[in-house]
Amino acid sequence: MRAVTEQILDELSWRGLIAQSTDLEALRKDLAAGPLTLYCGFDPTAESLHAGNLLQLVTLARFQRAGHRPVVLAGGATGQIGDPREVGERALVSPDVVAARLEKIRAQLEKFVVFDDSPTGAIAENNLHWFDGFGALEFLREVGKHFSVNTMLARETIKRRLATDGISYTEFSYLLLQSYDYLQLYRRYGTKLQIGGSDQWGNIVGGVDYIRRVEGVTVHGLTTPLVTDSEGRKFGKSTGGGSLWLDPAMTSPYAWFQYFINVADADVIRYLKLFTFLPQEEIAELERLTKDEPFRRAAQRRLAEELTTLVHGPDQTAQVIAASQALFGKGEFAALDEATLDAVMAEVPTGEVALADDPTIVDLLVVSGLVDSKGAARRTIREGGAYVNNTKISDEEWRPQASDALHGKWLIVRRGKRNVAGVRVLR
RNA sequence: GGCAGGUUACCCAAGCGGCCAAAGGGAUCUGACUGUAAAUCAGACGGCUUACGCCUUCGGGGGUUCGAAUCCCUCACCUGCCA
Repeated sequence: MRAVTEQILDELSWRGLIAQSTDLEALRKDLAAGPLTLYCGFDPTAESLHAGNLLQLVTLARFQRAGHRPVVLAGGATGQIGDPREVGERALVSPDVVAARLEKIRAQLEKFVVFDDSPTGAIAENNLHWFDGFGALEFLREVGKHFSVNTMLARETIKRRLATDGISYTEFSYLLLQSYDYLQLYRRYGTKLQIGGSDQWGNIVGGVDYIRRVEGVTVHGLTTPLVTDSEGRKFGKSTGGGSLWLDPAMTSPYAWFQYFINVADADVIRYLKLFTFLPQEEIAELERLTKDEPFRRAAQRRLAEELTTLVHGPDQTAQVIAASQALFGKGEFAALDEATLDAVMAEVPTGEVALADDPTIVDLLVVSGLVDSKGAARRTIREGGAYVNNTKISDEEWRPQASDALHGKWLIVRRGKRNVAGVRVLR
């Protein structure tokens, strides 16, 4: 048991999950001493968490599996202030909106760790809990007094802001709020480790120093690396540029699955280590398969399956796998039985047309959402990237007939190699 | 507060009265090659239109002109120098 609890650091290390840390050996000792309480905070900056947040949630889960106790902290208060970015002051978001967002992401936050009565049972907190009603005078005396502006000014983000857009006092204060969070969690639950992305390093160290000053105790901090793909792009940005959201209403499980099935060979093994719970030997085997028979995309498939199951559950995963197989497998669309076809269409974006309106391929592409305009649709056709039911359409005037509709109701429209949508035929 | 410079399409960035829907690069998209990969090569890349063409866009507003992203006035914001 004891061995397990401290080996978590070795596991994080081989997975490539440790970017920066305070004293690792001291942390190792505390971990060995028994269940350690650790936390990570999440500000409600949108209506859903995104793929980037996943790394932190999964890391909390790894600690829990290793016999420690995770605290998931929702930033009901900090979300109203805004962590300073490299460039540009954030617009203030009203408390109502922050509360509404928090309501939406709460389920996502609480989904990756296990809440039970055991010593490792997770805890959910909200920093509004201690900031609500915390007076300005009290804040300045209890918190502000322990922070040196000189030190704060030396931080990279702050320096950059001072050199460019400037920064408001409000955002400048963010560090103090996050540091106070750590203190509160230390006092309430004995929390002795905070984890976060490497961009959180300054905030985490701020809390560690603060706790040392007021409590005379050394607590720990650990950050995960910023995940980028082999092109240097931030992980979790879909190819279109939008984020990959955890909320299935914002990013469909099918789109989520497709993102991971398309991950480049150069990235896939690293992602498996970072985001999945697969053991070392299994990942090594997938690495060998990627090298020896890359065309089978075994690692990509496994990554997509694991992450879709993690976020959307096994049932959804089975459905998107079936849908992906139907759309990208060798089989003829016409051979799909009605139930399968309906299930596939439920996963992909869809639109609808009435044959009475005499729609052309251009209309199909537009209505399916595969292109933004008729001009773009014509372009796609000219470029040879338009397909209906797996048949290339090169005539802009092509019109679907009633007989083209699969099971009398669906046309499968495709743009390029992998953008598929369904169009329901009304008559 | 004074002086100087800046604000261009998703991002960076040219343009400095008509030849500007606006150079170039990046991003993105499509095609070829492959493996629903990468690299490479080619093409596309404001909207409507089969097309001639039409419409909207160069920080906001208002002018000058046959004609403005380009000139003038004004407002906003940013940068630098000086107080």
